[in-house]
Amino acid sequence: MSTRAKATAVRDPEQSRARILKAAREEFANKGLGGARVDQIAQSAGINKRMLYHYFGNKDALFRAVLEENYAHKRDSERALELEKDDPREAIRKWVTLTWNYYIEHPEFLNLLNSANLHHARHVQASAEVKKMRAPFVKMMGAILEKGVSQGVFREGVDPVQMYITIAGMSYFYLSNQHTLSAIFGRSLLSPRAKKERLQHMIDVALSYLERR
Amino acid sequence: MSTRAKATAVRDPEQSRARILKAAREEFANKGLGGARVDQIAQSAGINKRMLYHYFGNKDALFRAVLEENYAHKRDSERALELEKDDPREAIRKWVTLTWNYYIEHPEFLNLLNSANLHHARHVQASAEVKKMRAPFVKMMGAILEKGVSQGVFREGVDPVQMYITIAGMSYFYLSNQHTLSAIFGRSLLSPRAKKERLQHMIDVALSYLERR
DNA sequence: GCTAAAAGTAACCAAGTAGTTATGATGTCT
DNA sequence: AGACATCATAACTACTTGGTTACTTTTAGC
Repeated sequence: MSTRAKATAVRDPEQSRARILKAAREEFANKGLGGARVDQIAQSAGINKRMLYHYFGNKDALFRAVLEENYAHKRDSERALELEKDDPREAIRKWVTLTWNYYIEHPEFLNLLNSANLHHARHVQASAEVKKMRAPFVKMMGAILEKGVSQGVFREGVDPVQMYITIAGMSYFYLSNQHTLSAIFGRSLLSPRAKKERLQHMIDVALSYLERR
Repeated sequence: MSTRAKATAVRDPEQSRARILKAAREEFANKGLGGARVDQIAQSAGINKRMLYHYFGNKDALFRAVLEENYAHKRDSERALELEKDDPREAIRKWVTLTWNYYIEHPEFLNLLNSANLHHARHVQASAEVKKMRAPFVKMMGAILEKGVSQGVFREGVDPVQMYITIAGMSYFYLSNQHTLSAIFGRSLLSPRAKKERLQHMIDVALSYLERR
């Protein structure tokens, strides 16, 4: 047995860190920052609470670490699309679809963002990691819109930030508020059919607005 | 001094109830359901904690009462518009504007809804009060869309619920996530100019989608 | 193999935390 | 005027909670 393998079995700081982060993500997402319990996180991670404080300092810093990890993950998934190369209309379709699918596949992300905003994003403001995301976001959407304008298919003067927020908002609200909406409207919002219809609706809305008439 | 006035000064159950609700709304909105403290609510309301339990039972029931009060308030403000009588395009403009203004003027409502959804809307499910809101919502939006179709100005086959959620979501996400968005995009989202531009953008999006081309 | 730093554990603590008990003050009904 | 429900207060309790202390074990560099 190699030294490395033995070490991994008995003591493994990286794995401990990762397990704490994973447990924290679940706890924060399920209960909110205020409702989350450090003891519960430690127990779920299968580590001693002391180690949690050793690695992350305190509850707030742990929450910040979870947020940063999730933002980085989302940024990477958006970068991977390389939408600038596509036909502008197709790029918008892909962007809407990616946004939707990302939220569907990572529902914790929505709740974490809600908690971050409840606390006026003070966990994000200090984060250089999060600020690094600005340029790629605006640049990519800006490039799609410009290409659409120069090809004569999109209207002029659309603000990339407005468009980004509108596309995100249509998915976000539907999913983040699914429980109250479902109670009010009395219908399932997450059946395969409902999901398909919602995605098509959002694509229609985005393209109807952007396309020159 | 009348008996009534004297009674009001010394003991006033209705006012006590109202003060508890107001304090609870603020506390729940600012800290979330998990972060809110019953002691703090009692102190802000200027009443003894025992009375809070006397009137509302427990923390969860108090949260439910706050939610119901806010839903009823929002429903009343939407009803007051009487949009069915307007020109369909004008009705959509007014609806988008009302939704936007309501969220701007009642930021607590956004946070309360987020908390309710974090807890899978279990506070809403039991509420007959909230369920009563379904019909008016869908009916009003449905009437506007139908009128637009029959006048030949709106496209056919638009689902009122999808449209309702899209209009709400464009405002909701922008405002509810303003702190993280502002940190990422590095610009103020609530300056008078930013607010004006956002409202215009949302109206353009909604009408571009609905109008027959 | 020796040593210092890093990784780990159990038990602890002071400050809260939702909810209650015991008791009294006030208004209402007859 | 007396009975009774309602409105109100202070003190309390059983239990959590984020964070710490004191101490042991493992690992890596020499």
